[in-house]
Amino acid sequence: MGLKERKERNREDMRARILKSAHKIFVDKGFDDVSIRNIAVDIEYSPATIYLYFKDKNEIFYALHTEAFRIFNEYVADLVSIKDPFKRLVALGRKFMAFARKYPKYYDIMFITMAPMDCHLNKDKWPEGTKAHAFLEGLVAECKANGRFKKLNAQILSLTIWSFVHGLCSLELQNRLRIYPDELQPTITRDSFEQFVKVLGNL
Amino acid sequence: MGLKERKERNREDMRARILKSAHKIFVDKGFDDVSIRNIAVDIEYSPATIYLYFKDKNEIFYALHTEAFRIFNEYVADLVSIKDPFKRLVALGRKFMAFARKYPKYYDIMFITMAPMDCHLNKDKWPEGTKAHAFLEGLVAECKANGRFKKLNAQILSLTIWSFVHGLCSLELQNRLRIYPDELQPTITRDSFEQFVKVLGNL
DNA sequence: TTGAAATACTGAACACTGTTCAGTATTTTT
DNA sequence: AAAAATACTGAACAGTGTTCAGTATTTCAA
Repeated sequence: MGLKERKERNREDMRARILKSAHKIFVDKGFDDVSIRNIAVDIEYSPATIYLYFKDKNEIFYALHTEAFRIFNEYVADLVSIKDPFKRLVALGRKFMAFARKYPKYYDIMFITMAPMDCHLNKDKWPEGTKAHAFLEGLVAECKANGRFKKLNAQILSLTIWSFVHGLCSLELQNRLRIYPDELQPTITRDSFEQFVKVLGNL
Repeated sequence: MGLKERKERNREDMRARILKSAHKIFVDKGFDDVSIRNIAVDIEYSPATIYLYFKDKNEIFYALHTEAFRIFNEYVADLVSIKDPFKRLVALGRKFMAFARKYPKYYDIMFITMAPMDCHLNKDKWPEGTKAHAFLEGLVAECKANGRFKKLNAQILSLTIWSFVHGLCSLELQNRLRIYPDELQPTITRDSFEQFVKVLGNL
């Protein structure tokens, strides 16, 4: 291993240590507690040191955002066992909603918070989102191949489905479904999803 | 006018002055610049004074949030002229999306930002949201009375529609639609909306 | 008229935040 | 031994929300 490579390794080690700490604080204490100073205390370096390895705080948020997508992909990995594409599509929607509820903080940084997006506006768009959306689009295309959604464009329908499910999750997580009476709260989200699935099933 | 009432008036005057200033900064400079200290400079009082009229910053955000709904209601007021309920429903969706694009900061505080919600979790739920949603629900119910959406529950369909349109706006405003190539960017949101309307029209 | 009470307001502090940069050790290279 | 490169940090800058003791000013009863 050459000198340059060893330096790179050390650099990456340090970046990894910072990210690990950021992730720990993010999960344990929440988004707002992920501060440069808290990370600095945790890794036992001065705050200024962090700026030798990351441009700014958003670059760290972007890394957390990428990590959240990795966890999401892991979470939905077992869907491949479902043969029928439409059933797989519905199961993906269900898993998506379950993920949003189980890991609201990850969901927030994936789809709601602006911070991570500022980081790579001028880079290659948004690779994590592109990949996840391609998966959805592939599923819709498979459904079309099976004779479903005949009159609809797969790419656009994918966005429609994504928008609906995200809208539902987003409204719930951002406390905007509190307009409904308490007795409806536990079922209303699921009811809306099932209704959407029913309509989708007849297209 | 009694003494107590006059005091109340003065109190309300001061609250109004603070809110007016907050709103001005919010519109001119953006959400992040609405700080207690900036408001204080603008109204030419000390920061501490603001705490004599508002519990905390969130109470001010809640007031901005309410104001944003007032502006939204004004924005969609001319829909009443549309006779056919389904056409009115579609027009509402279109206006909703146009509003989100024209006033992204208002939209953010209405449906995305958490801050204003913290303020009245234990009060009467969320009156602005309830009212706006009731309007939507009324429209869907009218459509049902006209023979549409026969197999669907009006309340749940309302949530489905809201979720979809909000999801679309939210993904766009939070820069999550950058997964699409540049040439699709201007049309993709509209295409998805039109597709949704087309499906809705056949139910 | 005088003294007490109520009112309106603020300076300064507390505990935070992200970020920058001059300066300091330490190690490596010449 | 001197020079250069590396790794790191203390301290500061400019900002944030929030609290509270203290200060004028006005009101009001004795």
